[in-house]
Amino acid sequence: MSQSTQDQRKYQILDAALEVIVRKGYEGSSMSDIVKKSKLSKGAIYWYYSSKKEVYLALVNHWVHQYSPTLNLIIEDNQPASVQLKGLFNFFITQYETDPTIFKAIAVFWSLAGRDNDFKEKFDKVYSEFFTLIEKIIIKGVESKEFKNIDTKIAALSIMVNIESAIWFTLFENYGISATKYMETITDFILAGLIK
Amino acid sequence: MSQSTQDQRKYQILDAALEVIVRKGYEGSSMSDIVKKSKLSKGAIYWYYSSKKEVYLALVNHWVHQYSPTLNLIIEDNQPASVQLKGLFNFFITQYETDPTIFKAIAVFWSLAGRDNDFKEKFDKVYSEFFTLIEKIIIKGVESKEFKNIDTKIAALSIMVNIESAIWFTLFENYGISATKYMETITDFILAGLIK
DNA sequence: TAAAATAAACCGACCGGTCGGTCTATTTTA
DNA sequence: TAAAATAGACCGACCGGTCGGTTTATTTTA
Repeated sequence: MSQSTQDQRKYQILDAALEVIVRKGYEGSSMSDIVKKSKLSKGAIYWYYSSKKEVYLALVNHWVHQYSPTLNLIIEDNQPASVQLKGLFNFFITQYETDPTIFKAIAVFWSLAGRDNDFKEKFDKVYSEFFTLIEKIIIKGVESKEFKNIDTKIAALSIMVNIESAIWFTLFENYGISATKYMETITDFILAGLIK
Repeated sequence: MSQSTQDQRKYQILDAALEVIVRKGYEGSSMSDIVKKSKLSKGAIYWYYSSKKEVYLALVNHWVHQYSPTLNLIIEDNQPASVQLKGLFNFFITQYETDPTIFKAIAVFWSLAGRDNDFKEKFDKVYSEFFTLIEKIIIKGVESKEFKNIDTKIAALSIMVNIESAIWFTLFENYGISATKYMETITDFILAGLIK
């Protein structure tokens, strides 16, 4: 079997795993659930992954790899820091509108990271990269005098938190606020606080 | 057995349940875990609660009841809205410093609410009350001309999100930012954006 | 001593993971 | 080049063990 066909099988498994973990949680979901969703057999899944945990750990990478090209594009184009930040927010707003599933999954992995070290380490890596990316943009903005002379770490974390807050809307759509409008307003608010 | 002794037994069970759910998650934890931690028997726990789910649902109320007196105190004293908001933030910063366990539990319930309707409803109620409380403060601030004429719902949600962001620090203490310093800075930042 | 509370033995359902075996495609043999 | 051998991909029945919940027996309380 060719490499790409193998990859496709893996995607088939991971796509199923994503749906399953969102609907049933980590311990609450079984390999049989993934088997059913993926339309493969138990044997097939254990052929590609050695354990339930390995499937879900791979799922974290899976979605990070889906994001990183776009994120890198945002940094690499040579626009003002504020435009880049806005691009970042827009990307996640669009992502949320297209398919909020991943945000739901993040909530699951989140609570998982709190009690399982393997997941914590994986998450740590993913978020520290994301954090560094945001901080880079901010440092650039400060150096070019576009931004005020703020604490870049705190600003970066704050932006990360507010992006992640889209998770809220996967649960509560009913506070009379639309997710998109909220995110847009928050973006402007944060930028207003940053820009000189 | 007297009412208060019964209550104490319930607390004993819920305190154990809190520790257990944080360490093992919802489906990942068993009644036997709670039995062990609480130093009671299975029979005793099923005497007070009819199911595992009911124990954990009660746990949500348990912690809300611990918070609400303080929160009500904050609103009832007749201080400027900005002082009240600051009091709110301080309360949660102190809470986090004293014992971040509850923030970890919130992450678990969070992901649970995404897939279980009973937990979603419970959470919905809790958060909409909290949300209303914050919005009330903001409306007051707007009416007294202390705050700018902003969208009170968006502002309230934003404050709620930023309070909850303390959850981050239960996972990642290592971005070179102290939780307290971060929360204090964010408070000032938000207030600066609100105040005229 | 009746009712309330606790303890512990127990049950059927289900779980993660294993394993013997099948099917198909490619490679080796004669 | 036809037959035999090998290897990779895949299947699903099955196993040991755990789980949530029930039942039954015992102790404590009032």
